[in-house]
Amino acid sequence: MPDPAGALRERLQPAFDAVVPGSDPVVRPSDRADYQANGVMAIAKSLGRPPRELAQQIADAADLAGLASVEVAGPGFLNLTLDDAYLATAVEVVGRDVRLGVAEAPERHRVALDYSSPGVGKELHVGHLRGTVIGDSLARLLRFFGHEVIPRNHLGDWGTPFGMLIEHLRDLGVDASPEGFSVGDLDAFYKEARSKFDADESFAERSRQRVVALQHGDEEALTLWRALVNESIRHFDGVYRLLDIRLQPEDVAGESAYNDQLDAVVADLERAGLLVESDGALCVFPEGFTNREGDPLPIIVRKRDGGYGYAATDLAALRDRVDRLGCDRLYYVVGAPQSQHFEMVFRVAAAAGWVPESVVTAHIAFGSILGEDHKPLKTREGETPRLMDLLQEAVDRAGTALDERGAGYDEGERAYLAEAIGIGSVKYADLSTERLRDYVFDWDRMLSFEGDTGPYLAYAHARIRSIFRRLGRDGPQPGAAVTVTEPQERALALALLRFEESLAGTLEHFAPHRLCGYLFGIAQAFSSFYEHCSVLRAPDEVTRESRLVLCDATAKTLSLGLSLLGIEAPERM
RNA sequence: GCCUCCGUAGCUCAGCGGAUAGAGCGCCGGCCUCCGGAGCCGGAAGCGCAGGUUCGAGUCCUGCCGGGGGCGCCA
Repeated sequence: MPDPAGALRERLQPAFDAVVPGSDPVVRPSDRADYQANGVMAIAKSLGRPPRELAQQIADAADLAGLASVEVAGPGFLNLTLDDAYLATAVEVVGRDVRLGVAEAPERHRVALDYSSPGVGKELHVGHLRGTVIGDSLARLLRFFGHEVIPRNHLGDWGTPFGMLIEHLRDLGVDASPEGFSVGDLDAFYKEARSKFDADESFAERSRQRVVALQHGDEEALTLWRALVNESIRHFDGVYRLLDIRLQPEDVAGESAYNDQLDAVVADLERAGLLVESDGALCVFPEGFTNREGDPLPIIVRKRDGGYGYAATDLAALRDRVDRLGCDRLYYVVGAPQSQHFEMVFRVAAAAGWVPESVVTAHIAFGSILGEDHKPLKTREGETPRLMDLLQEAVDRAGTALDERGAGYDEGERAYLAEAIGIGSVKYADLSTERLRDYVFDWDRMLSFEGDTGPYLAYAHARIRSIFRRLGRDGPQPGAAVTVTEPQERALALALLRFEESLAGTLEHFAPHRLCGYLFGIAQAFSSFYEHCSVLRAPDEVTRESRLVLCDATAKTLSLGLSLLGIEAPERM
């Protein structure tokens, strides 16, 4: 039980229960002590008792022996200071554990995690970065806590544009056999098709008919469509590999995958009495949504032309994730602009009876990436940058930054580090900003070895590892005892013990930036410790081994923490 | 027009209803003949505005101002 906040809460609870059963001690990190319990004032108010007096009563009643000391402060806070011996022992325990003392969740969930979800026929661009990176980090965190994650890469592979893409392929007489097929530059191909669609009415008409044919199972259309999908997936995989994203081809569950379930969706909605025909389309009007004119806003399940749109596939996918996959958590890592859409989908799904009490749905929304002008990021040519180009530039810039540091890496190591640092920089910059907020993309800042950046954390880790290399060992002596006497040792030990607390908060709020902030704090605490407390030149052997345990636990925390963000921490750099 | 997100230091960002609002970069002043300068220690500088709820509000509610996004057959 090394989590200090949890331990304190547990030990305080009986004293709080004795006054008001079930009252929350409200244990929080404090800058006046290690932690503070804020819960006294609220119950003092409800009882009409003087808060300081009540605080003292609870402080006297609480059994904190071997854990912490307590003192009443201010209007009725309980300031809690952990015993040095507790800190020392807890760090020893944590440092020996591969999970660094973090327990798995008591309740395991099967989670459908919808993320990345690009559109087939186009390349990934910067707009896909956040959802992909945040989703992947959440997948790692969920798995770390013991949950079963079923990633759902909900490809846009069934919509209107496919008519024109297929038609364009036919015009070119493309060989659709797996070996022969390649459109090379996907974006250029898409643009060609698009401009033909806009310029040539007969082509546009053919395209529209081709979509209908596709959705009705036309063999030729399907063959070309499959070739297009496969080509796109090949491209996506390349980007995912470079990004070290764990999405696999088997995680693909595009819109097309639900085609044969759409009729059942309609039937369900019909049965629930939700379906209304409006302007020839089949709609559901969930309560509380209105359009510009103040009229009820529909979810269009089936379009006037008989085709199904994304609302229908989203509903089918949701239903599938509960019914067939047996998921009890449905998370959607999708950009903030779609929040209303998901609110409506969740509302309709609940009304249709597809979402049992035990199932939780959540839209994990995120903001967009802005250029230095605070407008959506564009290339010099005014286009949305391709993700592959952006990542390649990150690797190139990281390589240059490494050269400037003049460490003389050999060719292979330089390439490995440039990729690890470059990709890590981009991911960290993305993950370290609060999800819902738009953030400004700045190469110089994210690639700096100073400040709150990916390279800084990676470097901190590598430096610690170098201590052990210098020593000719891989870690501290097994069973070495920790003592915390210097304030910097104490501060570092306390920070290390907050790892579990940090991870829990990160997952509770789906907020990787919390973990980023925590890891940066660890690196800072270590830096201060390292400045003030000699390790290799410690005054005596016992102190040295104790400090080595702190070093080791720090390196492990950084490494594991970064890995949960999907960022590599090299042994040396 | 309605809905929604955002508005915190010069800049980029933290801040789970609690005490004196933090960090990074930049700026100013010290320290370190140092285990790879990722320096270390200190300083100046800020909650868009107005009400309300609360023992306590950057945080919750209402209104306003400013910015982004969404609002029927695209995804």
